[in-house]
Formats: sequence, C-alpha cells, structure tokens
Amino acid sequence: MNVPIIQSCCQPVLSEPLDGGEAIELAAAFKVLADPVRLLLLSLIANASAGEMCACDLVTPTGRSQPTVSHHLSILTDAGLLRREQRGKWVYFRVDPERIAVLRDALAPPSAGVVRNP
Amino acid sequence: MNVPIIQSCCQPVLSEPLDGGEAIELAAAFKVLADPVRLLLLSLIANASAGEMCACDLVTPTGRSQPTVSHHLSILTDAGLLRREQRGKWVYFRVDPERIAVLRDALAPPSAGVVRNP
DNA sequence: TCCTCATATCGATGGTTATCGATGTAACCA
DNA sequence: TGGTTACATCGATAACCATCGATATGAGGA
Repeated sequence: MNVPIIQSCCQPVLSEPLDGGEAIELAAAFKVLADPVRLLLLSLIANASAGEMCACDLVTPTGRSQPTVSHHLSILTDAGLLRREQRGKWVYFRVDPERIAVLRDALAPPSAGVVRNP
Repeated sequence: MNVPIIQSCCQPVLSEPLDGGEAIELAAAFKVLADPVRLLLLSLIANASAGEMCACDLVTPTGRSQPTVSHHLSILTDAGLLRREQRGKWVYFRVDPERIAVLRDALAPPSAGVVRNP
C-alpha cells in the first residue's frame, strides 16, 4: 500500500470543499483504517496496560500469520499511527493519538471551527 | 462493495478492545471513506449552498463518467452517509451528519467518555 | 563462531473494486 | 405515442491488496 504519513492536510470535509489532491491524501489515510486487522491492532495496543505491546504478542489475538501481522504493523507505522521501538530482539508499538486526531478532525461537524463567510 | 449501514457499533477504538466482528464492521465503514471520489462527493454536497446537490451536477466536478459517479453515490447512500431524494427526473443528495459522527466517535481520544476501571 | 528466536522481506495467489462503454429504465414533454 | 433526458444496471477489464509459505536479517546467548 502506498501509505503517506498522516498529517493535517485540509479543512474538515463537511466544512470546506476539498480539492482533488486533498481528497486523494485523505482517502489514503482512511484506507489505513479500512482493514479489520489494523483496527484490531490499534485497539489492542491502545488498550494494553503499559500503553504498548510487543509484536510477538499481536500474532495470536489477530489470528493471522506472523508475516501478515508484520505487514499491517508496517502500514500503521508508516502512516504514523503507531510508533515503533526496538528493544533487543523485540519490537514494541504504541499508538500516536495525535495522528488519529487528524483523521477525527477531518470528520468534524459542518462549520465547526470554520468561518465559512467571514 | 459490501456496504452495511453505518451505525454505532462499538466503543471508541482507543478506549476499549474491539472484538473481531466489531473490527470487520468498522473497517467496512471506513472503507466507504477510503476513496477520493467519494470524499469529494461528500465535500461537494455538504458545502452546497442549499445543503443538497443534484446528481447531474456531480459528474463534471469529479471528472468521472456518469456510471462511476452513480456507483459511488450508491455506496455512500447504502452506508447511510447520504440521503437520496428523487424529484421528477432528478435525484438530490444531502449529507447525514449523524452518520459521519458515528465514524468520528469511533476515533475518540483514549478514555473519552469511557470509565475504563470503574 | 554457531545456534536460536523475533521480525522483515520476497514471490505468488486469490479476491475485491474502481472504472468505463453499452444498454436498460423511468420520468417528463410535445 | 414517440422522443428526450437523467439515472441505474450490466459486463468486462485492469489495478490493487490481504494473505500465506519460504526465506532473509539481525540480535542475543552459549
């Protein structure tokens, strides 16, 4: 997957018209969330007691092969939704809530925080 | 695309662990947003002066064929993100902001409105 | 240095979907 | 009734992506 880093790219969809480039960028960002395994990974990591999880503990609960889980963790990390930290042989992941907030903000209600006709 | 109606299915992803079914449902919902043409359609309709737009006026600004635009409008309508109203020969669409809010809420910050350990 | 284990990468495959031209359907009008 | 226009559906195609087994990489430990 072509995964650009998720960053604030535009006004909320419902508050101001998107141009073509913004639409492509936002769509790519939502595509990262459009997979059940990736949502499950985000949820597992976000709700882990230490706020982080070892990749080794993410294979079993997702029910996928180790390469598949590694693939999804890469996509989430490339998008900036996860932060990766290697400790010895192990890799730990934690969620970056600010990146998630960018996507959340793109869905803000109409005219929230936007002066349409100043 | 298999497009279930978008409805509140679960606690926010970052606040409580998802189960497999919830993850599948949420992923399908985000998949609806994971296309630039559909985001552009949502944006155009939400920002139209009358709060609605005729399908006939959505072909040119998206730069796609009429069948393709009709296809995407169907997906958005099936998901509940758009409301469809036929008036004579014409079909008008308006955004349902509550359905968008469901997706937005799924991305709520950790523990927002959720008591993790009561 | 060799072995083990955790993770990443590779190559192949099957399923999904965005897209289009052609055509069907249905509303309006003369 | 016949023509025109708006929209939906159909069938085909090309691109994309999740998935896996096999294998490479790289860190620790003996």
